[in-house]
Amino acid sequence: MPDETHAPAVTPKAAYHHGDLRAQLITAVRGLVEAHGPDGFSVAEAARRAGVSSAAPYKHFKDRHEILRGVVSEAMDRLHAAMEAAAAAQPAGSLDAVAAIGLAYVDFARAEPGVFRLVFGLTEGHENAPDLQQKGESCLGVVVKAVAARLDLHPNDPEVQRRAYILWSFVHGHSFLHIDMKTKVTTAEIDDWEYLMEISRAILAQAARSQS
Amino acid sequence: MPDETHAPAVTPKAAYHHGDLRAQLITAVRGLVEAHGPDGFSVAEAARRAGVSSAAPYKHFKDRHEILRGVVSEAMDRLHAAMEAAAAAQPAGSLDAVAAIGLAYVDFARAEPGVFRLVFGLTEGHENAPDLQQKGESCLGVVVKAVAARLDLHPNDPEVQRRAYILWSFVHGHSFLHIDMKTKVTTAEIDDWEYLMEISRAILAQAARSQS
DNA sequence: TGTACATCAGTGAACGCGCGTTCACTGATGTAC
DNA sequence: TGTACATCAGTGAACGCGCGTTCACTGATGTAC
Repeated sequence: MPDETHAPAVTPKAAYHHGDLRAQLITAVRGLVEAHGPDGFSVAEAARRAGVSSAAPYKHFKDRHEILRGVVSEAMDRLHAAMEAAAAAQPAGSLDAVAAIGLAYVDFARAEPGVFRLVFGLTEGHENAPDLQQKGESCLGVVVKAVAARLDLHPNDPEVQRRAYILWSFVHGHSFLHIDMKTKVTTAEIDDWEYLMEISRAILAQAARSQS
Repeated sequence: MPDETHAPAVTPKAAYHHGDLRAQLITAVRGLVEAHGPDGFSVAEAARRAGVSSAAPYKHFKDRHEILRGVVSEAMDRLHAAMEAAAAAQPAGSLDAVAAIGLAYVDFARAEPGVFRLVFGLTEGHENAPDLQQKGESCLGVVVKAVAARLDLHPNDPEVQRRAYILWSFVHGHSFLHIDMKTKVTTAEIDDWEYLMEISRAILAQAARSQS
């Protein structure tokens, strides 16, 4: 039971009838998405990577869309956890906490650009998935929480929501631009931490001013 | 000759041997990308939409990747033109000019989410296309120009480059978030113009301060 | 203006391929008594 | 502890499909004289 749950590597033969195929398939698809882009994935190839027949995945997923949704769901869990952890490592209510969440986000995008694109680019089958939508919102929730703590306001305060969304937009855009044109950005190289601190300061200072 | 160049609609029979198939194919692919997402496109279906045989496209494009690159190139031209036009419609050096460029960007994403995603998500075949990379940089160039005018600095000034990139990141992220979760964003609804003005002011004010 | 010819932009048939999915099956596992 | 049986998670063969691309072809267009 202990080694069945976290499925660390794709160990084909040991998996027979041991219940970790679902996790292994998701791992395999992750690899495919990184290697060949968000749509460069096939059920057949994923099964091959997991060392099972091409029919086996259908014992765990209804169809290919459900597999993709599984990958996205798992990725969002990891992203959420990374953001929470980053915030927790900084003093509560600090600007550093806000910047750290942003850095965790950018780091995720940089580490798994394919999956990152998949998470935010899933067009078909995404609509009927309220659980994914909710996970997305709970990621935003981490930012909201940190901003509220920083501004000493209630998370439901519209000003907090607004600032959190602005910060998220920026970090999101920076992440995408970074992975899209990884080569050069024309501009001088950027130190993410300084960068995020500066932005957070600018956005939250503006908030403090308009609130006084 | 007049109606051959701009190829307004897909008029199948009239196209024989009149030289506008290339443009018609790009139009068809645009439609497909909007309808079925960036990867929901096939040469065969595009040819069908343009009213020609499935072999005809190969008289104008080397392979499917080249068609996609053609679509992206055309889209970037339009995006660039829209940004320029938006800036030109505002007083030179004004904050409004900066915000207007951002609004043009967001509007483009909203009008053609599929193509927008394609432009920034093209992973394979994108590397060997310096012309596309250059077009991307010239889009950033529009922002840089407006920011330089606003701050009364030279476009090559690192501070200008930096602020322009920050603004671009924000607008880019806002665009993506907007088309991804078009339904609701948890936060209250946003008026783009006010929003962009506010952000531009915050970012450029911060620049002015750190420069003094 | 007329004719001969090269070129150009299409056709349509054909190919091999990999995919998604189904199906009847089989052997391992878990459970009731 | 042993046996009978239901269930579970795989197999592997097969299917139909649409795709990307090639090929020999054909009829329209442009051009030289």
